[in-house]
Amino acid sequence: MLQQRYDRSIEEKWQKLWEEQGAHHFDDKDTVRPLYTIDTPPPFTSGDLHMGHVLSYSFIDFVARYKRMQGFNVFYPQGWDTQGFPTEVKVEKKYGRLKPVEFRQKCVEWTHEMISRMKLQMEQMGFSPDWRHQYRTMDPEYHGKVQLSLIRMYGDKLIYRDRYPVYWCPKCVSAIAKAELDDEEKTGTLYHVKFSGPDGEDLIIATTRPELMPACVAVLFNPEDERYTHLEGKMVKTALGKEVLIFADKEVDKEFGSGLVMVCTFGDKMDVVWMHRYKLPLYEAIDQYGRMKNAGALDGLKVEEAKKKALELMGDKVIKSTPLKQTIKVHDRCKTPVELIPSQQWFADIRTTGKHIKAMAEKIRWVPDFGISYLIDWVEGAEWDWVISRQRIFGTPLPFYICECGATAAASEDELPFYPEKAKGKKCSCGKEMKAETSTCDCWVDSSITPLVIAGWPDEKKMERFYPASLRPQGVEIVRTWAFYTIYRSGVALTGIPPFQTILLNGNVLAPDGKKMSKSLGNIISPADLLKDYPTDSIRQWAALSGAMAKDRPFSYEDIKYAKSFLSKIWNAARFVENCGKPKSNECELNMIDRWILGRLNSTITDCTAHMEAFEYHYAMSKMQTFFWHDFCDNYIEYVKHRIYGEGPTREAALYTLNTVLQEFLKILAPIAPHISEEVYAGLFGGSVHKESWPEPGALYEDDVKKVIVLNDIVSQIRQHKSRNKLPQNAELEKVRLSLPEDLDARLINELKEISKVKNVEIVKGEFSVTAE
RNA sequence: GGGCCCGUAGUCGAAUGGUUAAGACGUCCGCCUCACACGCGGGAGAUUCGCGGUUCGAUCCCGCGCGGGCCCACCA
Repeated sequence: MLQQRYDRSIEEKWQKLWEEQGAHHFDDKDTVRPLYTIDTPPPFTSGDLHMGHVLSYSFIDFVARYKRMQGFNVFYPQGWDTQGFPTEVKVEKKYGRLKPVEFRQKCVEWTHEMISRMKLQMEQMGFSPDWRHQYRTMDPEYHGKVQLSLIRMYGDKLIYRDRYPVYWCPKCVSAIAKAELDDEEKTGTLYHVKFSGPDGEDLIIATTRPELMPACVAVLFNPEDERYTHLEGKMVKTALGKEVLIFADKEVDKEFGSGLVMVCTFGDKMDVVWMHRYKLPLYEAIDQYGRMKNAGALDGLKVEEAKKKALELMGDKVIKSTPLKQTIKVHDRCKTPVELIPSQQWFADIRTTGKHIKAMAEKIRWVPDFGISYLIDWVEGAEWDWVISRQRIFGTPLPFYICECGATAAASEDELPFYPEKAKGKKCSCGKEMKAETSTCDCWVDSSITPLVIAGWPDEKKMERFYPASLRPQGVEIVRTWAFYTIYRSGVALTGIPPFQTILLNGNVLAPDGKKMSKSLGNIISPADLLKDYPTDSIRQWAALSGAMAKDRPFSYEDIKYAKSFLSKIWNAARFVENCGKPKSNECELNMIDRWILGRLNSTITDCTAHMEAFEYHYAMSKMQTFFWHDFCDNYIEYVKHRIYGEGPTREAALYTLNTVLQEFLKILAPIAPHISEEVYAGLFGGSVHKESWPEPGALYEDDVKKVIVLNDIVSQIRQHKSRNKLPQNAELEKVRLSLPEDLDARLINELKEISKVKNVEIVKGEFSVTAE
């Protein structure tokens, strides 16, 4: 017997049982069923699942459960993206500064704790990965694979070491990541400085950083700026007398200042772009303590002092200064303005491989199809190679050696996983002992080989079976990173085969007000809070209703409330069917109304199958809701009550139909609402609904469907009449006169009498109308 | 500034080159009808953002404009 109400205790019961039974285990030995592999996104191990996770992992779970019912052997692993700056911050806050090895150990401990918290939350959502197949990017085994991939790419000359500007905090004397930057609005000063042109004419340059004058390596103007086009390719003199080239670049703003820009290597990010674009000489002017160098008289001065001194030195060449609102980047913790300073970093070549990445992306099925445009734009706009090194501690060590002479070498494969403190060492060709690199990898280096890692790379036999993955589900906002880097590394660089066949893009969950959820706005909705009021299956339905398109959607309490009432509806309908009992045999004579609902069931199955195949959960869910709630509950169940309460063969047919519709419906509902469907299925029909095959639609009974739709209209009119006359719906009517354009099947007239409690029905030919007395 | 997405009752959202433009939430009226009041039945509520164009006919296709969102870049 089903209990009175559906609640979370039922869901918890099944979650526990599934876990105990290993219900979602991948069957490694089964080579008969076709394989379906999912390259699940490894969430960053923050410890908390947010609504974005719930949305995207729900989609993944719908796919997995659907494919299992479709007869696939589904390989659904779960990874964890563990290494990152936020963890370092938290661990440092808790333990203070520690030696690297110890610090890393604490980060690992911390992360394990976060993983167990997140795993619990994922289980509460009813997600069904095979928990025996987990990977963590911080595991030595994972490190080894990342490092092997880098060694191979280094061997193919796709990875190299070069000078590169990094954001640097002079106060903390440390490189900092982009994520650690804050923007600060500030009113600075724009200085207008006289340079001299090739013929000695005055050229006015506007700059906020006069102290970088010694580092000026070029002057640029817009190619459409007729004031300057005659200067193209000539030499000009800076205010401090240095000779530099002047030429055109389309990104110069004609309207700003005088339309001339001085390029100093490392003045700001745009300077770096220009430096790369035109291979301008690199000129270092600021050291790691924020003091000037290679700047003549300014040497040794701090930036602010140097600015004063420089202005002094240029004297009357500074013709005016105007206030300027600017946004400067500061280190988030100490609020010190950051500098870009050059340092040795590791790069992966994405410029010469860009066209291959694009070509490979085109071989993948993108859902929705416009998703690929994010990747193409990115490839086409790439300014310079991917900087893969970070000066962090909790990260995968780069498996390389460097020599004082500037030479580099890869670690050998037999010393993987490679850790600098345990490195075997290497002799350089110059004779000196090389040092192990201590930098770590950008986290995208770790996550861009997930399809390889789940496929058992580099084991060729496993790769043959598991690579490429069938599906890569991910957020649309990380096409430029995760999808791009994965296609590049796993695909172009390491295997030559696209890493997945289909990529499914989901959008983000916004707050109900349409804004981004954020702590500062206080509009965050957490899955844990929702679980207090809503069963898991209603949260999953909300996800389904939010659509699979790469589209952001506000969180909707309306949807989730509706989903919750739908669960009650299913539950109560199931209790009704349970009370009615089962037919004595499946051989029974169906009437038109039975065939109508069976036909509707079958077309719903057909539609839902197509929608599930196309990842259109929104459509699948609404079709199910309309069919079950309105056709089955509001109409069919009401129509057959008189038969159920009576006796005879017509009762048998109704029982057969009620049970069949419910049973088949539970199957199509199962991927989205796995708990309620399991409970009802087990209780009424026995066995697990998740082990059933996805239903094949039977006959559509189109003729009967058409005829019964007329009946529906008539019933509705009679309900209206009762409603208008303030009668209860079960009130008896003496007589109803129907005016119909076509004859009504005699069998339906009798049904109508029972359904609407009408004693006499009179039919006349004419336009559709219903009059009751 | 570049790319992409979007604009439909109070709100969220389907659909369609052709009768009356789904559905949900909210609202209003009625009904405790033996699965469900967490429910049932019914009603009201839309110039389909604006302006042009293509067409016999546009909410849909095209152009422009206005408004919103996402990603990226920039602020010398």
